[in-house]
Amino acid sequence: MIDIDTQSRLLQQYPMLGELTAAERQELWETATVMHLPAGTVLFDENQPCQGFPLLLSGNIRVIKASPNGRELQLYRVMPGESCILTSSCLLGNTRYHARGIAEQSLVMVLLPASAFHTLLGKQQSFRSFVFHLFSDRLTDLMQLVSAVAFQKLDQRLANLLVSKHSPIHTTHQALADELGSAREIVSRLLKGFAEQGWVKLGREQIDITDGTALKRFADL
Amino acid sequence: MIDIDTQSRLLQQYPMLGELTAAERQELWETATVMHLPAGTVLFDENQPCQGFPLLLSGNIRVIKASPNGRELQLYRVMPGESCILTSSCLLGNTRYHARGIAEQSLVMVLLPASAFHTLLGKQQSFRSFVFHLFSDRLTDLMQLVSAVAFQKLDQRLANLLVSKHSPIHTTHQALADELGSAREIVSRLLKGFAEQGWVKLGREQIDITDGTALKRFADL
DNA sequence: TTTTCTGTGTGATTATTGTCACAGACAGGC
DNA sequence: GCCTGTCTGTGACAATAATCACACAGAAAA
Repeated sequence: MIDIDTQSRLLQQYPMLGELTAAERQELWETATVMHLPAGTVLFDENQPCQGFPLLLSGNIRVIKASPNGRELQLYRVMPGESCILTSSCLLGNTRYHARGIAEQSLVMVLLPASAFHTLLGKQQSFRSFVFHLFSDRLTDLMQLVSAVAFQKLDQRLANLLVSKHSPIHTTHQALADELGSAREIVSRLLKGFAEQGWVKLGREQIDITDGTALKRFADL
Repeated sequence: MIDIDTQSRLLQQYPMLGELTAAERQELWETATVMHLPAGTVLFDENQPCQGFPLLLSGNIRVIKASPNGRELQLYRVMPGESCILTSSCLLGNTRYHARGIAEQSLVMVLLPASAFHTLLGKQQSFRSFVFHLFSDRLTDLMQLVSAVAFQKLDQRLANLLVSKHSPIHTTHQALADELGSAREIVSRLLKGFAEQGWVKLGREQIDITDGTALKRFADL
């Protein structure tokens, strides 16, 4: 049972729930469960079956592929107001997960059981459209990612990653490497190069972008 | 207007159309158009807007990403009975294409106008489920692809590609390279290696797999 | 038959990335 | 302070793949 406060947060983050009838909404509040999970929790992993459809209220989820030799590559991030399309995919195709989902910060999320998900999809135009858009956006992201991994050099991908974040970037080189699917040393070296160009200033767990324009220009050279 | 013969082929390849009412089906026959296209036709390209939803009757479509320096990488193939999910994505998100689609063999396809696509999606549970599954499958494919490109060596990917085809493989090294996103010379060299292991026998525009088991074992090492 | 074109084999060279092995730097707890 | 663990810098080296530059073979066209 979802408490009143969470209900209103849900409606705020997921406006399409507002279009349900009062009865439908009531049922939703009763079948769904709120979950609080600490950062680092593995929400799902390869080959696991699927429990339900998550609606994220706060925190975010990193969806990654892990390689046998310990490297990893981030496929995408799920932010509040979105949902994990992989899960939809599993629920719809009755398949298992093909990636790993990890809580980057501590999470608050509401889990819809599979049955509720299917009901909503059948009945609610707005919910359907939400899921379709989710699919559509992720597909686009993934295609961009494939093309980046296949054709771009790491320095450009790193530059891109940096400009996509807000300037005092608070992270470790290892985390960046994991996001790019590369190794820490390489990222360190490339960052040093950027610093020598005067594009960034490096500190412990911090990167300041000092010349975003140049960095951007280099990124989509 | 779709002729009787094409109608029956459509119903055979896309069973979910059988669940439409007679009137709905009639409208579909009237708004859709049949297209015959020669091999090599570029059906769509990056940044183009979307015309309609294709139902493929024969031939198949290669969906690729092209790199600035002339290399390309195949994202997936659309076979008869499937449809191009990229197009759905464009229609749903009102965005533009993010890849190129090329007719591999000559095509016969039926093009649903965008409006018909949306109507069907709203009304027909079975059509909706068809599209959802399409999304779901492609998403899975793409995630596999990303992980292969990021983590696997080319020799393994090539081996995988070979075992996925039927044995007297009739193709050029260049075509294989394009499918993998690599260069022709590399493929030639790797194939030579496979031949020396006794896994394949090479000929002009032909590759015979002589030891599929070994090849498979090597592929998912 | 010659010529031309396409597909293939191959060596040499370079570029990029990954791996290994440390050393030093900094932060936080004791 | 001092110790410990995490984060970063860096050099040497290996491995993989890309690029360039051809030679050559077989098929198709003239």
